[in-house]
Amino acid sequence: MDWDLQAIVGCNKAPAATVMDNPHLIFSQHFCPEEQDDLLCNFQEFSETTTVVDELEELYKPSYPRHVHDNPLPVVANSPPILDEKVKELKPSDKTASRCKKSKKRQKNKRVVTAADGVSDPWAWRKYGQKPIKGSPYPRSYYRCSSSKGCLARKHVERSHLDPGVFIVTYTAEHSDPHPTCKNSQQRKNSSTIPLPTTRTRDDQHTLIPVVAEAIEDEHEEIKELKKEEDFVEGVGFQASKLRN
DNA sequence: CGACTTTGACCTGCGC
DNA sequence: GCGCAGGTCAAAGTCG
Repeated sequence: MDWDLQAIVGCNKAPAATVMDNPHLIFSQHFCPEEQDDLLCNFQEFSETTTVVDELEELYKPSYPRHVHDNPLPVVANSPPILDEKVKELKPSDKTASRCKKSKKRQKNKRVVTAADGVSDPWAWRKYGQKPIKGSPYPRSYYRCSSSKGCLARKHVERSHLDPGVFIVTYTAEHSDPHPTCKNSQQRKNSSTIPLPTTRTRDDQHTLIPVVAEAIEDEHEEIKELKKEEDFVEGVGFQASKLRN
């Protein structure tokens, strides 16, 4: 199956409004009809229980240390605005202190949705490492396929420093097992099994960063176009209601 | 108890 | 040869 770049940017970007708003449309664009039912089934379960993007936001915080308690509004070079917002939200107060303790405890007991799950595909992935990457405030996580023994497939997941809402997934080597069914993936208790489209490279050790940056630019253009259209529609609607009155 | 994550240590390739 | 950066290993801890 060919995964197009539009898919990864569109579906892994926060907020993933398009897929949330209309999963039928998105799945029909990227999957064959027989797969769509399974996907929609998984999606419904997923959308009720998980906010994957939020989980990813949490997982892929900048790896640089940030002393929230020492400095009310820490400033880190290249820190994306979205994270500064998060830091503001995390700013401690007397009222929230006890709540923080509770949530910390809950977080400890909670099995996190892994990046492999969040930027997910139907295979089971096992994390085997994480590394800070030079030039990027976000660490890169390393996963190997655990769907079958001896499968050599691996993937790296990292957050784009150009657009923190984008998660770059790089696949290495091929799966030894055929495309697993949703049933198989549902056997994993703690995984969100929605197989959102992710990018895949056939070439080993192929990085996607420049391509993704280009895609982000394209998407910004697209957003501008959509905004124009939206303004136009709003204008028409306004004039129509004016006429009605 | 098995499957999983975390994380420091280790290995390897590359540029100087 | 040395240092750096990226990739992997493996022990320890967590979770259901």
